[in-house]
Amino acid sequence: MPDAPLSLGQSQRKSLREHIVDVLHEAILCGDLSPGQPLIETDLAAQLGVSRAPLREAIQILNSEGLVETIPRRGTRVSTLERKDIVELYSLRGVLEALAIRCIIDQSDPCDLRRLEAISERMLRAAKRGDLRKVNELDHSFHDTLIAMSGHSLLQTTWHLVALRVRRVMTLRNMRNDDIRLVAYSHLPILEAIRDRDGERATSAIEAHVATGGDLVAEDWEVGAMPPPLQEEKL
Amino acid sequence: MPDAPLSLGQSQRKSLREHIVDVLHEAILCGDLSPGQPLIETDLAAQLGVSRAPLREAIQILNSEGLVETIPRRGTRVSTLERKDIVELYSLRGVLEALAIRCIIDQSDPCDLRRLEAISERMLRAAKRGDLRKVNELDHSFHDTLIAMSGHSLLQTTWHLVALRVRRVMTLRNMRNDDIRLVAYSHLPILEAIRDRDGERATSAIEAHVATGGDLVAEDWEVGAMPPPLQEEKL
DNA sequence: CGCCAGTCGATTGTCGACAGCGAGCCGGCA
DNA sequence: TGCCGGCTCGCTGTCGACAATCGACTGGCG
Repeated sequence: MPDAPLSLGQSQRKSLREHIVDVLHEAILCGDLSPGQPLIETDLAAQLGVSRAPLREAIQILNSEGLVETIPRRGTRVSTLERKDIVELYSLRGVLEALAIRCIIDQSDPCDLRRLEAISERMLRAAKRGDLRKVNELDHSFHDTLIAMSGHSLLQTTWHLVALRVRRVMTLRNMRNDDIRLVAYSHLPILEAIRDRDGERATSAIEAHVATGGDLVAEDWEVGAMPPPLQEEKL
Repeated sequence: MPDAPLSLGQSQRKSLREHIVDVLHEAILCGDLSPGQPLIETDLAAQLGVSRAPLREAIQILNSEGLVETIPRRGTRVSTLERKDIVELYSLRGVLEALAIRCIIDQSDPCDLRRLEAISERMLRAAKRGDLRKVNELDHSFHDTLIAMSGHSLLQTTWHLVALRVRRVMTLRNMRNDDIRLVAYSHLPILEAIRDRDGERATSAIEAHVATGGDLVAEDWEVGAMPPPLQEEKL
């Protein structure tokens, strides 16, 4: 048995369902649950020390988020990530962030870029000392903050789906060290363009940034060809 | 008994959960369940003749789709639609469809526009005879088809969230008769631009089309301020 | 020797029941 | 009279058990 050490650190205010969602998020994003791995409700519930009812509700959520795939009456498995998915992910990400930037620029009040600038600076420092983990974390913060600053709540909802996948991709790939410098530095033109309220330039900057990241990832993506030992379903 | 006409037309191959999702979709999109209306699990389950387990799973899905909102330990209600939501919806819709069109144009094989053209033609005819319902239906088909033709599966997933909201908005608004002609005709430039593989023009065309629709809707949107406690059906 | 049918185990789908939180009501007290 | 506290009840959150279904295994038959 693969026997993943999944456990529920309990805090009273969250429902079990929410806890389970958190735990499964963590497990899938960190790779503790690998792509294609089947989720057996009975086993999982036992491991987590809960009944199947809240677990199944959590699985519905994960399903809506696209992190797992369910075949009716057959079971649920962690969704796989093919090269095509990476390309799609980054293309969608590009237009979403571009929209966010346009929203930010269009805001009447001069937007407060200090948070973004602070994140960017810390990211540069982390990149210089080769702290890959920190760069990734700050990278996520940067883009999450960007989306949040747009004030576009539906965009934020949609971004959630994308961010989950991006995080997954990030942990599944191996990044070279010169890559992270490239990534860290490529945030600067974005900031600058927003500061100048130049929508055209900001959009190209974010698209370029995302495309760069996407290419870096898709470049050596072979892990995606995880053994899909279960056959395709008929309808 | 309040006797809401929610019922499960049963077909063996779908799970109860899926049926419930369908029924609730229908009810919310058609306005049978109005914005702000609370969903009492016990009552709903009784009305549908099912237990609360699959109902709760269905509610998780509706929640992920943003059609209902749940406050922990307090309950679930049909989500409301403010004017801000409309604006956000149509801005997101614009960039998603623009992305779809770019994907279609970038496809190596000359894409088959006949389906779109057929839909567009039927829509024009329906508009001329003032068949509002048919125009709406064909309008949805047009845009769904557009997204599907992009071959971008993540975009399709994301579109689902948007399409649900668009459908909701459509049934909640009253459209004037000259509006539908405007809508029907504004599909033509899009088709033409795709045919010419002119990404720039196609993008502006779809953005303009969506913006037009969004403006028409947002224009006289006061319904959004639905009185929350409209129905108090206590048993 | 290979194919088809029957059976069995594993896993999902569904149900009814219980526990516990939260809101509103009622009564006591200042 | 107005505020505070306990009580009650409706509703959600959770559980364990049962039913239904699918895949694999096995054994018989052509």
